[in-house]
Parts: sequence; C-alpha cells; structure tokens
Amino acid sequence: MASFDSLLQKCSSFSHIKQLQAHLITTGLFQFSPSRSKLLEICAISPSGNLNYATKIFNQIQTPFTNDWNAIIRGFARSNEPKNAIIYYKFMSCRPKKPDPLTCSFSLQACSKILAIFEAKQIHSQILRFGFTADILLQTTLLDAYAKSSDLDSAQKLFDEMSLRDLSTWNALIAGLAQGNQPKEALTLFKNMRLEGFRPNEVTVLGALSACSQLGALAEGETIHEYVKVEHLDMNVQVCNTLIDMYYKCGSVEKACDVFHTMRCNKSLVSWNTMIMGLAMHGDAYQALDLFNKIGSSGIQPDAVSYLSALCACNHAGLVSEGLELFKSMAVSGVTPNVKHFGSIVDLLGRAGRVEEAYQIIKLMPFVPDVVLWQSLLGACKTYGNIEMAELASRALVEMGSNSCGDFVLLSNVYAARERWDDVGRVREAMKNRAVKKIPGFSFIEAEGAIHKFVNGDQSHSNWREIYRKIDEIGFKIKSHGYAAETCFVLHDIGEEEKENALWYHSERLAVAYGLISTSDGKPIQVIKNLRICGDCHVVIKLISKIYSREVIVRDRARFHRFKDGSCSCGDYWFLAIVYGLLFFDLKVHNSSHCCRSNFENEETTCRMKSRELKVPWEGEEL
DNA sequence: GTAGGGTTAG
Repeated sequence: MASFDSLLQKCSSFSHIKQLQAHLITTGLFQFSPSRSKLLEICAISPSGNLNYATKIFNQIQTPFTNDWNAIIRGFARSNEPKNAIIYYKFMSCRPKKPDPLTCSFSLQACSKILAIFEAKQIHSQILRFGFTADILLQTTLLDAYAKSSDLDSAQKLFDEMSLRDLSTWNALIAGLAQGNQPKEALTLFKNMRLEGFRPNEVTVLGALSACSQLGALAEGETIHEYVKVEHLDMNVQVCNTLIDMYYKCGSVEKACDVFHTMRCNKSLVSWNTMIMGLAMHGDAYQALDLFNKIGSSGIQPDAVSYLSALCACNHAGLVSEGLELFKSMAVSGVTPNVKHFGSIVDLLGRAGRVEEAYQIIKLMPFVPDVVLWQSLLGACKTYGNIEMAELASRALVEMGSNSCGDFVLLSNVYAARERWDDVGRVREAMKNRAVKKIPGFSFIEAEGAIHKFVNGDQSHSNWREIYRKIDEIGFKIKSHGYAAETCFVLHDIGEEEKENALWYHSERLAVAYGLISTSDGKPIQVIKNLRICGDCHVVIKLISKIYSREVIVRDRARFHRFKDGSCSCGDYWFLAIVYGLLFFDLKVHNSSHCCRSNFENEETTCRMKSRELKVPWEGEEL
C-alpha cells in the first residue's frame, strides 16, 4: 500500500478525506501521527473539504499539535466566519501547545477580515512576547491587519521599525495608504520604494494606480502605465482593470477605452463593469448602455454591479424610462436588485421630479432604507421644493444618527427657498447643538509635476496673487459675455459667516485659474473636487471653456463635468432641475437662468455609516 | 514544508 503521506497528496474528494481519517483511526495512529494535521488542513481549507467536518475531527483530538490548531484557524480565517478563528486562537492560548508564527498569521488574517483591531493588537503583543519579530512575513501580515483596520499610524510605525522589508511589505503599506484615504502618502511611498531599488510588481502598481485614481493624478498614472507596459504587467487582468479605473477617474475616458479595447489578456466582468461605470460617470450614457448590452456576447453574464453601472449611466443622463426598463429587466435575467439599485432608482425618479414615486419605492422596497437613499430623496426635495417630504427625509436621517452637514444644509435650503426663515434658524440651531461639522470643500489640480490643493478663498499657494489676478480677468471677460451671478435665494446666516468673496473664490475656480496660468494652451485642465461642483462655478467654467478655448474637466464627488466650447458633458441636467423647481413654485428668479448661490458649497454628502464596531465574546479581557 | 500584499459600486 502506498504510504499515508502519498495518499494525502492525492486526496481530492471528501470521500478520500473520510477514508484517510478512517485509516488513521483503525490503525490507532489518529491521536499520534503528525500526518493528521495535514489531513485536517486539507479538510479545513481545500475545496473538496468541509470546515464543519474538520471541526468535528479536531474535537476528537485529545492533545492537538500546533499544526492542528493552525489548520483549523486557517480554515476559519478564510471562511465566512473569521470570528471563529480568533475564538480558536483564544482557546489555544490556554492550552499546552503555543502559537507559532503561522498561528499568529492566520489569526491576524481573520482580524483583518472583520476589522478586529483590538484583537490584532493583542496578537501583536503576543508576537512581541514570543519573539517572532524577525519574521518578515508575519510582520507584513500584522502591518496589513493594521492597515485594513484603518490604523494606518500603527501600520506605518511597524513599517518604520522593520529592519528588513521585502516587496510585499511595501505593497501592504502602499495598498493600505491608498485604501485608507491617504493616496498622496501612498504615491510618495511608491516613489521611495523605487529609490530603494525595489521592482514594483502587479500588486504594487494596483495600489499606486488606485492612489492616482483618487488624486486624479493623470501624469503620474501615465508614468505607471508606461512602467506596466515595459514590465509586461498588463498581462494581468486586475492591472488592466485598475488602469481603466485610473484613466476614467483622472478624466480621460478615451484612454480608459483604449486600455479596455486593446487588453492583451481576457477581459473579466470587472473590466466591463469598470468601463461602463467610467462612461456613465462621463455622461456617455448611450455608449455605456451599448457596452452593457454587449457583455453577453463575450460569454460573460452581467452581474449586480453591471446593472448598477448601467443604471448609473441612466441617472447621469436623465434617461428615466430607460433606467426603469433596465431595473425591471433585472428580474428577468435573474439578478436580484440590492439596496444600491433601489437607491439608483430613487435618485433617478427624484431628479426627474417624481418625488412621490421615489418615496413609494423607499417605502415598498424589501430593504431597510439606508442613509444614502434618504439623502437622494432629500436632494430631490431641495430641487423641487417639497417641504413635507424634505422634513420626512430629514427626520429619517436624524433618526439614523446622521450628523452630516449636507443633510442639514439641504433641509435649510428647502425652507429658505420658501422664505421660511424661522425654520431655517431652527435648522441652524440644530446644527450648532449637534456640533455638525462642515466638510471643507477643496480642489486638486496636477500641474508642473506636482499636485496643488486649494480650499475656498485660499491664499496659501505661492502664486496666489497671480491666480487671483487671473480670476479677476476671468470675471471681467465673462461679464462681457453676459454672465451675471444673481442671487436666486440666499441662505441667511446659516453656519459660519463666510467672506463675501467665498463664492467668487471657490476652490474649483482657483484650481481652474491656476490651470490656465500653469499649463500650456490647448492642454485640457483637469480638476478634482471633493464635494459637488457649485452651480455658479459650473456656469463660470462653461464660459471659461469658450472664451479661453480650453477644455476643462472637473471631477466632483458624483461625476465628471467636461466643459468644452461653452457647454458641459453633464448637459446641465443636474442644475437645470434647480431652475425648473424654482419656477414651478413661483419663487423669485432674478433675470438669470443659471443662478444658484448659497453660502454653502453643494454638500450632498454621501458619507457612509461605517459598521466597524465589533463585538467578540471576550472583549475587554486580555487574551 | 505550511504564511503576507490586490480591481468595479447608488
């Protein structure tokens, strides 16, 4: 008979596992043979195995070896119940066999998955106690656990303290920074890594490209793309997908299309979805829908994200009936709509002024409405001046614990539009009492090899005087083209007093002015803004694009605006509604069709409620 | 001997 170990290597079905287990039991080796751990591992992690059954085998063992613990912890760490891995780790700590670096590694992976920072810290202290600190792999796993649980300071500290780092260590921190809202730091680290002689691989460029996406750093992204081509990393589909994402988020949907159409590896569903979303964000709704309809011909079936991307295309172009049809067709194709699809429909209906229908959707849908849904409805109420519904949505948001400035501003906007100043004051009080924080608006522009950040009324840039002179010049020129920034409605002293020039020196305008100064003629100006673009800036930038014959691309938190020859790719869809709403309610509209001025920037915040709280049975106790 | 780093989303 073949040896037990060689049978283990061939073990490829659940029945094999049971036969081998039976063999161990009948020969009396079960309690003593080291091969048992391997069998347990196969049962716990291989596709032919069964984690429940592995647990049963484990429970039969009188004194588990460290490797038995490792197998079961590893199994749970990669299962849907990573919490159990930590529970087993805790059990193990009270038993004679002590954890080894692998045990810590698997348990940390479980911590990363459920963002169990408290437990990760305790395992960290055990790693120190056991003296496993020289193990680069383990240190990297620990670093990753910190980074994934948003404790980037600890991740960075660990990184700095490591005397030896390998490629994965750098990758873990770059990816961690990129995903943890520190894209600038991620890119700096990426550069430092190259200076230290490391050769970025697929994983590295994924992190770095993701950082570029967030920053809108097109030039930087292009450099990385060049590197990708030279190193043939574009044979990796994830790299290609991230390139598509990077290009469209950096404003160049054409280059995203280029990558998509010339991919040398097979396209995955994510490739399609990313491209569709890119087209949607750029307002190319018909191209997006066209691509959506072509997914099937590539032998892939669209999934929930594909539908969401296509719905998003309809949303951004105001294609209401197409969107509704698409939503209905989901049932036929067997893709179950989730809360985001319903959110999309609520937004679509709301933007089209069908606020009551949007509300009915929220009421009837089979999900508990989340913050974003109510925010969509509230946004629509503001646009169409629906006070009753706005109050309802605001109440829901408050009940859900929303403390977002944007939500309060929207409600006060609705009141202000009806000149209900007492209510406006009430909202203002509520904001004060709840210590609602205003999210400061800022804009980025990449120019002269650096990223320049502007806030409203910013005078910190070394060239600020020149920038302000440019803005004044713009003001002079656009007035001769009929621009008049008239006030439709003004929010009376809501929030902090703002300087008179706050509107005129909005961050996006400063960035565009700087772009005009610092980039050469004919080159498109690309600006990234953290909030929604202001309606007045939208008008001004349209005029700039015409007068200065410059294409300007602004990415705001919701979509792209491509200004060319006096018009914008969003078709003014998102702003026209404001005007219709005002006319409908017969409010004062002063001699301008493009007025939307408020003391606030558009803060339709979509801040998500993060469920990072995690309860584990022994919370508070030391492991 | 066994492990670590990763793409799309209202």
